[in-house]
Amino acid sequence: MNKGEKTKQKILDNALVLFSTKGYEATSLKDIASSIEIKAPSIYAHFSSKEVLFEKVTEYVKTDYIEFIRKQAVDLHLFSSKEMLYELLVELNKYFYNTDLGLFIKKFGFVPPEKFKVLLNNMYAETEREIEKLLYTILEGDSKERFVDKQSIVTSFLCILDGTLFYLMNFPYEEYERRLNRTWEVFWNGIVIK
Amino acid sequence: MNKGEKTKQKILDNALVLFSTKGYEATSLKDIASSIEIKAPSIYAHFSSKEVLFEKVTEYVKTDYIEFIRKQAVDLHLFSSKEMLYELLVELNKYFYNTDLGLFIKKFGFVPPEKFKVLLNNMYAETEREIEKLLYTILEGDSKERFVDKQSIVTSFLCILDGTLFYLMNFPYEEYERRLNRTWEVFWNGIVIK
DNA sequence: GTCTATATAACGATAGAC
DNA sequence: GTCTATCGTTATATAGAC
Repeated sequence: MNKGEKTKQKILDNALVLFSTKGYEATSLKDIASSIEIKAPSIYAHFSSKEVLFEKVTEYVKTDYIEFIRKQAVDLHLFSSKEMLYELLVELNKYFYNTDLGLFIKKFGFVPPEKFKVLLNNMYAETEREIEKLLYTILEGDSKERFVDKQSIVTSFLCILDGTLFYLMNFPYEEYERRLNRTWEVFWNGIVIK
Repeated sequence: MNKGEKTKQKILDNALVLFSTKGYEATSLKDIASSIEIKAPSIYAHFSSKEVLFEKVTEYVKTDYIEFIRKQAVDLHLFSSKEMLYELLVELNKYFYNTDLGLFIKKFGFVPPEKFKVLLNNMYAETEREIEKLLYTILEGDSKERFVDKQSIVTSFLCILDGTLFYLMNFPYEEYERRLNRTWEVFWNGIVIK
């Protein structure tokens, strides 16, 4: 990676963080530029406008997130379906907690600015499909448990993922963990047929 | 209500809608003013700054939402606990779907701008407490069903409320309904002890 | 590829007439 | 209480030197 590409990547990284914390409108190109110690007009050597920059950040985030989900399919194959579902929920939450990219998805994926609504809804839909595929694999690999229909499991899993993410972002970690585990128990209890 | 108060209320109403759809930064005082056919500086006769205006809108929304939740306690007392929980979930979703105030909570309650984070988190916490009280009343009024512990029910109810709200805002109504019902079934199945 | 200088527009907010 | 005129600031974006 040469110097130009390095700068471009630094712009993407810092734009990601600033957009996520301050919001799109509240983040100026000067904010982004000064965070990597260049001047605002230099950004235009790499991106043709602020809008395009935001779109490129979105692409970057989507690629990374989908890659992460696919990686889970490999990492999780050793456990029982119960353990796998729980681990998947926790790992997804961790991804959102630990990475700047998670913060971006949390901020813009759920309540997108009007300007980028189509773009961001497409991103969400794609990641949802990836998680759905992964859930199907987990559920089909289990012959011990009897489950309610798969569609209900996928839908409610995605639903509690959104809910726990909200807890993760807005409560101290301990409170989040308590809430995650309570919600998980109701979910697991709700999807198995006894 | 005299003319001055009427204008003040119109500013609040229109600011609510514009903030919710465009976001705080992307909404200018001129946008708000021209939507009620006055000029931007006239707003300062009613509110001392844009920040204060946003805070007043937040207060207005909180008051209305909490009143709505309390009203549910009266409206819902005729059904079984299963019907009441389901109706409550649906009614809360409807509130968010049908009113401008719901859009505001959806936009700013879940991912607040840094500037108003404390204010909005307090609003969320207060509404959460109200829903919790209501859930306790519903669950304690039932002697037929056996439930898992109440805390788990409250937490997972709030969790799926957040999740279904996301579905409501980002999918066509029919898809939302399908997802709501699937999630509800897993939830109910998960909180009763068979 | 980064800089300085600048164009152009919009913002929040104030002053003062009516 | 609403207006016009305006201040001071900041934004995105461009031009052109190096």
